[in-house]
Amino acid sequence: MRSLTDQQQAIRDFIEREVAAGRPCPSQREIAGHFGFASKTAAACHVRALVKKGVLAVDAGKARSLQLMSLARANRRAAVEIPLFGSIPAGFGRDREEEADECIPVTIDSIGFKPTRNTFALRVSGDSMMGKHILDGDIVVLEHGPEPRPGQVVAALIDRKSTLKTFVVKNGKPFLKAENPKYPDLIPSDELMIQGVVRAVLRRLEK
Amino acid sequence: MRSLTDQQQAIRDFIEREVAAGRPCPSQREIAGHFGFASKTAAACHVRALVKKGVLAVDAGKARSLQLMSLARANRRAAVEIPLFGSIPAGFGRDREEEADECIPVTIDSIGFKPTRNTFALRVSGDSMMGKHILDGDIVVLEHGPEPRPGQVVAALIDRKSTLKTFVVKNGKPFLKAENPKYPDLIPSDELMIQGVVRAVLRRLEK
DNA sequence: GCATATACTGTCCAAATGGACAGTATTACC
DNA sequence: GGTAATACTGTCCATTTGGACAGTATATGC
Repeated sequence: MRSLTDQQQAIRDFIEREVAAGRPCPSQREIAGHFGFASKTAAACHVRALVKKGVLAVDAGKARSLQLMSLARANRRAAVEIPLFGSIPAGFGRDREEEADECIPVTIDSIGFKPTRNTFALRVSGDSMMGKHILDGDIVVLEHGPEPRPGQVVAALIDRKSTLKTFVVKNGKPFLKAENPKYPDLIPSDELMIQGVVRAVLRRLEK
Repeated sequence: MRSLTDQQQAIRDFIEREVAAGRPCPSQREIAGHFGFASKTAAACHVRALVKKGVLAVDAGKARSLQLMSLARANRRAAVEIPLFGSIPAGFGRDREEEADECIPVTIDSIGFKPTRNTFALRVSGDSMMGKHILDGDIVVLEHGPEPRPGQVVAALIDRKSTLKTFVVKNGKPFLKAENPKYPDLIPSDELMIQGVVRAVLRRLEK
């Protein structure tokens, strides 16, 4: 009962394709025309069935107001804007988007989780994380808040600049360590503020 | 002349917000209502101006058929599905999407260019490109077709499996080389088929 | 057998909608 | 001073559109 018939699925897909292609939502008569129905009532009837089954929503009376309710798909595909910083300023706070250099749209599939208000991105400068295969120019996506686990890469505030370090535990004490033989520092982590844990890396290569 | 007036910008933004929120494209009267115009002609007039300036497109006569022409913005934000392969089969061809394991939505901003039909993704297995900081499990986005330039990473078909190699030129001859000291092979590139040039790297880290 | 869902054709209508036209006022530009 | 673009109000109209209703036919489940 809840599953769609072939015809209903075809009509749902048709609407999805049209909207995805940037074209206006089809009218009942356009749907009928596309499927070769002589009467637009057939299309209206299928639309009613799809609404009843929760697949579509309609603004009653409004022309071309069909909306796909398949939020699962819609949300997976939707690009969410997350703020991208060159460097995180000291007061990490509320109006992050306004302080941000720009925003990058990221999809759940490309970073593996659903971005929240605590998700942000950082453009990496310097090669301090080359040992972890994170390079100058890469964009790292971070989450603010969670406790880092040993081995994870974090952004920490050092000298009013955010820097990427690996979170390690030694003799039961937490430290931050740069993954580059040139800077073999080991800093006690409670001396600085951890701004976020790296969750994904995006790299664009030269054309 | 080409730049928008404040009012025109406001109307353009209103349309964008409504559509982005998943609501049906506003009608002329709804636009007028939202901005407090007593006459819907005012809205129609602005819409006409926006069309003239190339910001909007309309399907003449169709209700709610406004489409934002700001392809720059629209496309930058839109997630485009590109096929993701575990490994590319020998006959690289037509129905790539059907052969693909799955599709990943990618935005232009996250990979730096607009995906075409020749864009595809590959899940990296093995550590043959660790020297280029591309790790096991990473997803690489490739373009099929263009001549690789020296130093670029390419996917090549070796033993019916696609493998990542660096494209190098030595004594005027093109070779493919693995970026891992364990496999220091140098293969003449004309002996195998290059399937694509790596344009971006996506890496998801453990939570 | 009967109710129900599907899958249509066909018709009528009121509301929604876009388009055209007439008119007013302001500002900018030449 | 004149032309053009902007920024509206107001009206009329043909078309588009969704909704309701009547009717036919088939398959499914109770």
